[in-house]
Parts: sequence; structure tokens; C-alpha cells
Amino acid sequence: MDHMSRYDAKLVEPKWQAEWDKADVFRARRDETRPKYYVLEMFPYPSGRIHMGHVRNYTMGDVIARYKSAAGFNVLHPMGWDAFGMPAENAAMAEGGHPADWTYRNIADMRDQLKPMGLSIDWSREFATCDAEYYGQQQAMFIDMMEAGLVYRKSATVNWDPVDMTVLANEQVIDGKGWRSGAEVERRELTQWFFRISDYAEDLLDALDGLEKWPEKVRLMQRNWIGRSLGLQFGFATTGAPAGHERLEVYTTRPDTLLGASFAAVSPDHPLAKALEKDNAEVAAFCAECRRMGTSEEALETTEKRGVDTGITVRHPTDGRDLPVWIANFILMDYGTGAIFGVPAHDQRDLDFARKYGLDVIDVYFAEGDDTPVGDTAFVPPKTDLVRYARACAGPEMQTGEAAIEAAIAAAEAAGFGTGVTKYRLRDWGISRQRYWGCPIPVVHCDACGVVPERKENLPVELPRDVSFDKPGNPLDRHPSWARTACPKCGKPARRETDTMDTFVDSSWYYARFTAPRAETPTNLADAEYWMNVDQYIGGIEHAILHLLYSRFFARAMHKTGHLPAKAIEPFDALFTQGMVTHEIYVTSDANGRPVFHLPEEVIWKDGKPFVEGGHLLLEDGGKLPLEDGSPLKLEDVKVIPSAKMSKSKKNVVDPVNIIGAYGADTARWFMLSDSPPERDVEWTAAGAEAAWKHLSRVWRLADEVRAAGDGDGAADTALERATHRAIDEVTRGIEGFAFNKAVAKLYEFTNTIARSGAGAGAQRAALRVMAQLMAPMVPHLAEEVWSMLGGAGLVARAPWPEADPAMLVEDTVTLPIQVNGKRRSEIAVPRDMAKEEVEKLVLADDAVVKALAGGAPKKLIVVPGRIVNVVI
RNA sequence: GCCCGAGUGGCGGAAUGGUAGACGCAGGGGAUUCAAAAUCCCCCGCCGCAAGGCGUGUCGGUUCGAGUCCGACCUCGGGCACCA
Repeated sequence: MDHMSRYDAKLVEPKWQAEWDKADVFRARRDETRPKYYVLEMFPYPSGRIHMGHVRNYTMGDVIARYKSAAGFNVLHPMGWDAFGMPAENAAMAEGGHPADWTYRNIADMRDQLKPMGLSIDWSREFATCDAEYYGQQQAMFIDMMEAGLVYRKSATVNWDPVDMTVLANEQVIDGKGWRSGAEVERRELTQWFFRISDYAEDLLDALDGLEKWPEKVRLMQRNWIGRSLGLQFGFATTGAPAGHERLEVYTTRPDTLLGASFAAVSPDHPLAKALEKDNAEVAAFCAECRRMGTSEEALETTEKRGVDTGITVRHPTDGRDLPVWIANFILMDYGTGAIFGVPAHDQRDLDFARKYGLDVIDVYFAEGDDTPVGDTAFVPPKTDLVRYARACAGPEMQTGEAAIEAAIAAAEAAGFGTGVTKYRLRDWGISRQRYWGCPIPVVHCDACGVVPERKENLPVELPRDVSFDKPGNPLDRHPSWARTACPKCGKPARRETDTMDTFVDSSWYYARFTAPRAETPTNLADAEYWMNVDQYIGGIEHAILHLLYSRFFARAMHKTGHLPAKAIEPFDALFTQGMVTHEIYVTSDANGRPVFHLPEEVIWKDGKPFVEGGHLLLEDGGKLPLEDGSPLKLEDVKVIPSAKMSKSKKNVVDPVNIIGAYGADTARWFMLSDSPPERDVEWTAAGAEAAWKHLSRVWRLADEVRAAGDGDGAADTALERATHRAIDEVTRGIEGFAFNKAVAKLYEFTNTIARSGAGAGAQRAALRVMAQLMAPMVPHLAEEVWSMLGGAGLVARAPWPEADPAMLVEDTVTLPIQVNGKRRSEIAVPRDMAKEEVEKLVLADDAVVKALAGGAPKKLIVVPGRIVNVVI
């Protein structure tokens, strides 16, 4: 046996990585004579370990990058780090140390883990958003945006932990309590910085139609998020309200239901509620309670609907009834006017509220032919359905909701009590964070001059290094000297802004920075002009709304401030959202019935059933913690749950480093591309990884055998050539269409075809060289090895993509299945372009058809040329 | 609660409205081997001895023909503006 007859990824992969480095294959240089292609995967947060989701994401991007490069494009494929954020501060609080050290150490670790994957990345463009060089440019843009009127301050609510005296993120609020202190969280108002994204609401909405290479679901989610609505705004005249509240402005998207109104309601944050709070104890108590709710919309919507009657009434604008005014916990101050009228019959929330507090339920419209009054389910048909209005504001009795809304607005405008108003659900983007590890907002507060932007020559406003995290709250706020500065305008002593920016700001323009990562301005226009837009953006569906919407806004703002060309206001031409990587979890329960998760290596398989040693929890550091009552776990209770998202707490994380160490990067890459469609979740399985490795070894072995056989008789083999062209065609279409799993399946098939073909060594060699090219985007190291073994010239990474000859793709005969009444009964082989009449004759003579007809004539004979025949009896 | 997705053999999945299950995993059988590993070959949706019947989350509809289109529902996943 030949000592080299086994594929050794450990030797082969570093060898070709060194070759690529030596030839500097992946450095992207601006070259106006060549068409460019910009591939970008969402950059990672430097948690310290790469995970399988990264492997999947970057493998997909690499396939595209390498394929486009072979197809003749000048490819830009960069990598960086989304490096600001809470985890670094949390680590500093938990383990001591400094967020910067933690972050840069993690970046170094992750870069070391990533490089063995053999990605075609131009590492010379790498940066981290926490580099002062990067965030200084971000500050320059912030100042430009201030001058362009895109930035302002206003009061907004935050989650306040009264014990830790700190602002909490939504994820840090658990069941209304602070995650560390356990104290009831309060909503508190602070003056904060905002970007005027809502100025662009209409444009951001309308431009979605042009994003044809984005998934329809993402466009739909953004459309709904922006939420354009045409509604009616009008003022109710109030009775019994405090001075200044003689009118209550409400906004409704269903003015056609005005005659079904039975109450009005305002948000607990509404000025009227605040006015009443002063001398109404009941209202004060209710508002105080509402303020203990988190700020998230989810918290608001899922809490039980409750309210308090203010005793104030409003006069209905058309029928003159007096309606009670309530304060209700489900009314958002941020949407519309923060006040509504309730129509219980046609809104489930209003109905629940009305039933709870004994308010009237007045039916406005009914389904055709059904006059049943509403019970406990509100009648809310689609607006496009025709319904019968028993209490129409305007328009005919039978009309759609859409038509009735329009008619109601027109009527209100004619009567002079209201106006049709287009509103958006999209709110301005609050970017203030009361935290250290983020980009400082570059402004100065001066007693004489007010809020003044820092001078650009003083940028970057750098984070101070000497901070402590031994107590909660913003370290910038309590730093003894950092905030002390001179006013950029008058020079008198002034104080720096201590808020930092939302990390979404950092990730809203990194794609533009990659086009000129060392420029001394945020972008270099010549580079941006050449490289923008991102031709293919790839990332997780979890970013479908916020990150992508903020980036679209930011690109517009960068254009307005002169940092991007007009063509780049939609920065991502094509978007692909990949699924998660999941892995099974092993769960038992402790004595209190709470779930206990187990590492795969803790699970013992006996007779195909999982067991764990009882009586302890395994800690992350490998230590053991006895269960609270010391009782052993019930061994028979181990449950295996497939397809759980990989997470530390569920102990089902598979570390790519181990996989790459055991099998090599190509195996991990091949596995990530096999089987599951890229947009769907993929389950990591040990068996799948083993199978991927086996196949790659088989390809290598095949190449080794063919090499050993020399050139053979040099005879061509038509069948193998046809198979080769079919493989080129299908793999190419698989990659172009983001159907990598299908491209992989085709390559499996092609391997079988070559291995089983009786073709001579020369013909097999030619086929295998094409296979090396087709596999190169996916498993680049193996591809280089096979390519060089079989006499390929230069690097396969530099070889042009093979082209399929259309003449080699057509088959002369086709098999036509014959159905009788839609069920397959037989089949015939016919020349590809046989006339319909000829086919019909053959079909009617077919044994199965003759038998089914039993002497009768068919009712119908359907022949779909080249596809199928259906005999209807 | 609201918005958006996804459900096909034991498993991952394939299928311009046209043969459901390509390709792979697992499983079964065989070859090779002193033996094993590795490798190669064959079988493999379910029920049935067979003929045949049943099958793409559930229920209904459109069609010569539905995994695919339409309606209702169920389950799971993503997002909900301070996780990234």
C-alpha cells in the first residue's frame, strides 16, 4: 500500500493556504477596467469563539466570492468585527479587566480560529468598530448629520433599575425585574439623542419595491414595520378635563367604525394622564403601576389589558353621545396621538377591555347574511371584504372596509371635524446609550452656547482608558476628568456628552468603510464609487428588520452628507438570509422539575437509549455541582430534543475548532453546504460530518488512482463528457441560485458517474479536473490538491470557471410517464420531439392503457410534450 | 398579543401545476479480509403473500392532474425598536 494513499487535510490545507498567501490571491485592488463584485457576510461580534453559524455564513459567502472570481469578476470580500457592545462590559464586571482588552483578545482568538477555514478574505482591510480610527470617522459623520438636520434630542423612556441605579437593556429585564438586582424595573424619562429615520419613512417604504434580489419575506417585514397607514385625526371636545385639555386629539385607521365607538382611551404616558395624576390618587396609582412595565412593545402587548376611568367624557363628533375617557395600559404614546376611541365590536383588544369594564359593544357592520351581534370575538374581516354596514359614517350599505374608510375620511373632512392623515409606525431611532463601551457622541454641553458639536480636528473623541466596572452605571459619567473640556465655540469650560451610540450605528456603515478602510475621511468617494454597492449580502434572518433598515437609512444619510454616491442609497443589491445551525439537546429535570441540560459527552448511550450519571450538574469549567436536594437524576428521563439553536446554556454548542482539527476545514465547509437548503436551519450531526469527510476522501482517492493510471489511451468518452457538461450546468445553477445543497448533490452524483464509468484514464482525468474546478468554491484546499495532482495549470483559485456546452445537455429520447385518471400506470420511451399524434397512438396501444380502457374510448387524452401523458376515462 | 416564515420516508432533504422521495445519512444483505477497520456492490416510504391500496402537519376547495394554487386550522421557529 502506498504511504500517500490517504487524504491528509492537516498537511494539505495549510500548504494551499500558504500558496494563496504567497500569490496574494485575495487582495482586492480597485481596477476600473474590470467588473467588480462585492460579497459581504454580516460581520461577527467578537465573543471569543467562532461557532457553527459563522462557519455556515462565511462558507456561503466564500462560495460566492470564489465562484464570482473564477467567473471573471474583481472580487471584494472583507472581514471585520462588530466590536462594541454590552458583553465586554459584562465581562469586565464579572471577571475584572478592561472591555478593550477583553475585546481585542477575543478578536485575536477568533481570527486565529477563522483563518484555518481557508476563506478568500482580503485580510488587509480588517478593522474593528472599536478602533478609534473607525469610530472617529463615525463621529465625523454624526457631526455632519447634525448639521444636515438629521439628529435631535428629545425625552424618551428607558428601563431604570432603582437598586443598581442603571439603565437596563430590554433583554436585561426579566419578568419586569432587573437581571442582577431583581428589583422591579421602572420606566424613566431621559433626554436622549435621535436620528430622524422617520423623515425617510416614505422613501424607505417605497424603495423596497426596487429591492428585487431581497427575499420577499424581508421586504414584507420591513413594509409592516414602517407601517404606513391612512387614517383620520380629529379632536374630541372634553367635559371635566383639566385646563389645557379642552380637546382630545385621536387618530384612527378605522374611521368607518366611528359610530361603534363606546369609549376613548389615552396612554398612561399621555399629557392628559400626567395632568390627572397630580390630584387623582386612583389615576396616579394606575400610572405608577404602568410605569413598572418594561418598555418593550412585547411586554406592553402581552400584559393583561387594564385601565382606569378618568371621569372625563368626550362628545362624539357626529352622533353627540358622551363617551367615557379611560387611561389604558395598551395604548402606545409613540403611535398616532397616544389616544384612541375604542370600538369593541371590531377590535379584539377593545372588546376584551369593554367586557372587563362593562362598556357598550356596538356593531357597526356584519358579514353578508349574518346579523349575529358580536359576542366574545370581535368581528375583524380583511379590509378588502364586502360587509354590510348597519352604522355607516358614509357610503353605501354594502361596501368593503377600504372603501368605507375612504368615504368616512371624506365625510369627516367635508363636515369639518377631522382630517385624513398618513402616519407611519416607524419611530425615530434613539441612539443614546448610558454605557461605556460604545462610540462617544461627539458633542459638548456648554452653559453659554448650549449643545455644541466637537470640532472635527479634535476627533476622535476617544474613550478614556482608566475606568472601573466595580459598580453599575455609566463609567464615563463618574470619570473624574474625561468629560471636562473646553467649549468648541467659546472656549469656556464645558462638559462632554457621556452617552455613547447604539451599536447598530457601528454596523450601519461598515460595508462602506470596507471600500476604503484606511481613508482619513469616512469614505473615499472613488473607492465607494467603484466598489459599492454590496452585490451580495449574507446574514441571519434575525437582522431582517432593524440592522437592515438602519443601514438603508444610514446610506441615505451618508449620501446627504456627501459620504456615499447616490447609487449607494440602497447599499445591498442582493440579500440572502441563511438559517441557524442547530444541534440536539439532552435534557433531564432536577428534583423541582426544572430542566437540566447535559453535554453530549455526558450522555451515555445504552441499547440505543440515552443515560446520564445522576446527582449533579456539570459546570462549564468541568466541575460538578450537586443538585439542591442531592437526589440522583432519574436516568430514564433523559430526553433528546433535536434541532435546538446552539447555545451555551443548552450545552449543545459544537466548536468548529474541534471539527476542523479532526477532519479539516473542507469537511466542515462541505457539511455546511450539504443537505439543508441554505435558507433553512441545519442540524449539526456527527454522522453528517463523518459522511462529508468520507466523500472528500473518496474524491481524493479517485484522483490518486487516476493519477497513478497516467494518461491511458487518451480516448474521449462521450457519456462522461455529457455527464461533465451536465455537472457544470447544474452546479453553476446551484451556486447562482443559492442552492448549494443541490450543487453538492450533483457533485456526489458526478463522483459516482466518474468512479463507475468505463472511460479511459485520460477521459477520467479531464472529468476530474472539471470536478476540481466545480468543487473549488466549496472545498478549496482539496480542489487545489486534486487540480495539481492531475496536471492543472497554476492555482485552481485562479482558473476560469468552466462553461457547459448547451449541445451536450440535450437528450435524444425521453421517458414519458402514462397516467390513467391522474395515477401513474405505465411509461413509454419516445424521441424527444415526437409529434403529439404519434405519442397518442403509442399511448393507446400501451398494455396498461388498453387494459384500463377495456374496449372503451378515453374521455380525454392529455399529452404534455416531453413531460407526461394523462388518459382520462 | 402583533408581524414574518417553515412543516415531505427512521433522519437531512429533491421535485418550471406533470413519474413524490434525486442526492446523502442511518439500517439490512453481500464481496474483500486470518480478523477488524477502510473500501466496493445490492436493497431500502408505509400496509399487503400478491394483486393492489395508502401516502408531502390537519380539514376543505380549484384542476385531466396539487408537495406546489386558494381558504380555515394546528405545531415549531424568527422579530417586536437598549442582545448582537
